[in-house]
Amino acid sequence: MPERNEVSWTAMISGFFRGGRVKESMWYFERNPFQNVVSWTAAINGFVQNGLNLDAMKLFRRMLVSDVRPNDVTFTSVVRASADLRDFVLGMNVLGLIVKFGFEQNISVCNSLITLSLRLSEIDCAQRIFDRMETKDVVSWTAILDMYVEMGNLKEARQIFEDMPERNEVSWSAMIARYSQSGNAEEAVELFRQMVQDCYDPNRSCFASIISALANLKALQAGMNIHGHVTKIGLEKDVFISSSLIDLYSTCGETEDARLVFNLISEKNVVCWNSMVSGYSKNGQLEKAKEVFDLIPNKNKVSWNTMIAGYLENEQWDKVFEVFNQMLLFGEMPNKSTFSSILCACATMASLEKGKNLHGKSFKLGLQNDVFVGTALTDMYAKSGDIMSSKKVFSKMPEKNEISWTAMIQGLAENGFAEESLILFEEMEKTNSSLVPNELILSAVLFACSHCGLVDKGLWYFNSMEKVYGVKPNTRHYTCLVDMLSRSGRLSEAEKCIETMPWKPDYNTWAALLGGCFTYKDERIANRAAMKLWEMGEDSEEKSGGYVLLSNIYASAGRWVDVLNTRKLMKEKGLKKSSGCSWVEVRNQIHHFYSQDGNHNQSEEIFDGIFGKTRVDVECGCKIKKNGHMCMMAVAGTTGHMDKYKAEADSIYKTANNILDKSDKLSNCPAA
DNA sequence: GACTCTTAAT
Repeated sequence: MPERNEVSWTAMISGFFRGGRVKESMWYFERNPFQNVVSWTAAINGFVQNGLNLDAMKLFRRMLVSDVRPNDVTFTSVVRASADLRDFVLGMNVLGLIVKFGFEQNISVCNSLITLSLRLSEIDCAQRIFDRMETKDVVSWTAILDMYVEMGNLKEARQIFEDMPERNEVSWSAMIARYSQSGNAEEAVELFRQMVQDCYDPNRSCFASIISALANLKALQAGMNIHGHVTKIGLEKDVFISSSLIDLYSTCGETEDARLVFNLISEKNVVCWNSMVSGYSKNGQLEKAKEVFDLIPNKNKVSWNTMIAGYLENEQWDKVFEVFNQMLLFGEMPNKSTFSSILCACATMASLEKGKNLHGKSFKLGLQNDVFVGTALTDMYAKSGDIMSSKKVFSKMPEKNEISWTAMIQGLAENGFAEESLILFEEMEKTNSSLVPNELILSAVLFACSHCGLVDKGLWYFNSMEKVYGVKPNTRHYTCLVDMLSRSGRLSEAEKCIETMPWKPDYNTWAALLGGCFTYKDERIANRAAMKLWEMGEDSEEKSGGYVLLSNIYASAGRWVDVLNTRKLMKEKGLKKSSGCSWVEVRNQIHHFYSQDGNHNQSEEIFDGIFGKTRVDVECGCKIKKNGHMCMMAVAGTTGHMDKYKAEADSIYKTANNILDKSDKLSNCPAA
């Protein structure tokens, strides 16, 4: 039996810490007869490694009191603990001690101080420490490189990377990771190629990053090559790499391969569990996702958020709220991601009451200043028809990105404030030179032009898309344009526009034209548009709108034979008229209305309950029975937002009447 | 012993 000395005691301490066995570790620490700097530091660092930063600080205090002189390693650990605690005052106190004990020129200590400053967003401080260092090593350079990336300045970071006196795998890996995280997947791949060419050995972090970048690019084959290589060098069971691989395979639709990777991981952590849940839900396999989710031994926020996002993406809104409630019951605090998802569900359902409630909750949790939450709120209020609140939230947002602007611009346009929406767009252009209008904003702008009849302005925007904004018009933009021309009766122009499209128009584009033909009763163009829709013959249920529209046009012209033929064709193609659906929330319960089968089983009760109070509502009530979408009007009435709708009420009533007329005509049709 | 890594959201 070898003799136990100071070294073996310290080895016991750090060994147990490494295995996460804090109690055993401290048992040995307290009984160590040879307590010295090294054993103290081993224990402090052990706490830090296990995320127990407060305990680390407490132990550090005990160490100072017992007159043991800390060394550079101690300080590096303690600084990291303050960084992880995000505690600036603590960090500054530690800095005082560092100076007092004379370690302010120690490279490792300075490196960790730079990281500390970065975590606390003290950019100047980080820069000062870096500049004052007499000697710098790769770590210092990598840390400062990371600073520029954190500031969102990838260009500057790249410059530093190029200028660094020396590089190691970590610097390469950091640069690649950052490119990958900020959506520059191609650049990440390019850098990886260079790295391999320059004979650096990629480490596990690097593999994790590059696989993640390849997943973003949906580059399955390249990813599989890397997977092969990783397996060859025996890293295939690494959790980091495996999590990325799971993401890669499921993003490319190969959930079974993802599952194989998942099954191989010997020590699964939360992240890889979460990746698997996300993988299944990305591919619409919600049952499997839920199955895996239920098995996660130590769920964290991300697990819950992933499950919520899964249901959201697959439009199972009731489940979204169910899981959210379970999350709260479980005692997990929702964060910004949770709120942005759940508010998105409220927006889609136009569920104003729930949305308001969540607005309050997010405020309580201090999340109201987050871009994601603010944007989601703006969108939710706009989609629920409460445009005033939407504007209020938007104007109070301290930070806005292009998605926030898009939500507001689109929201105004959709709520009938198209002119204001265009003014806002112009304001954005003037005041935010850094925000480059993207294709989403531009399609919102075209939508606005289309809806306030500003055809020429719309045409101008469309024509300057590529020249001024450098955005190539996509099918959606063309559809907006066609819609705009069709709505204003410029049907032949609209038709010409479709014909000159650089690629094959999509179903919606023709449908937009057909819609215009219906309004302006142009049978000739309608016939041509219909023929095209015919030829495209897309046999999916949701694409049946065109046929319905066509049969309506025939119906309005009294061409019953054609109506019958259209319907027969739909039947042959197995198309069902997709039912329009609307819903209304009463006492926290969601009730659906389908325009096809007409009656909700409790319709009468609900109408009496909510619409019985005001005249306007009663008026709506009867129409709702035939057209579910009128519901929202009525809801606006009961929630006190009716006045905002008054201007539009007429046109909506007209539309509703049109629809009712159509269905009446159809039912008049002799053989229907 | 320090710097880098994987999952969720508008």
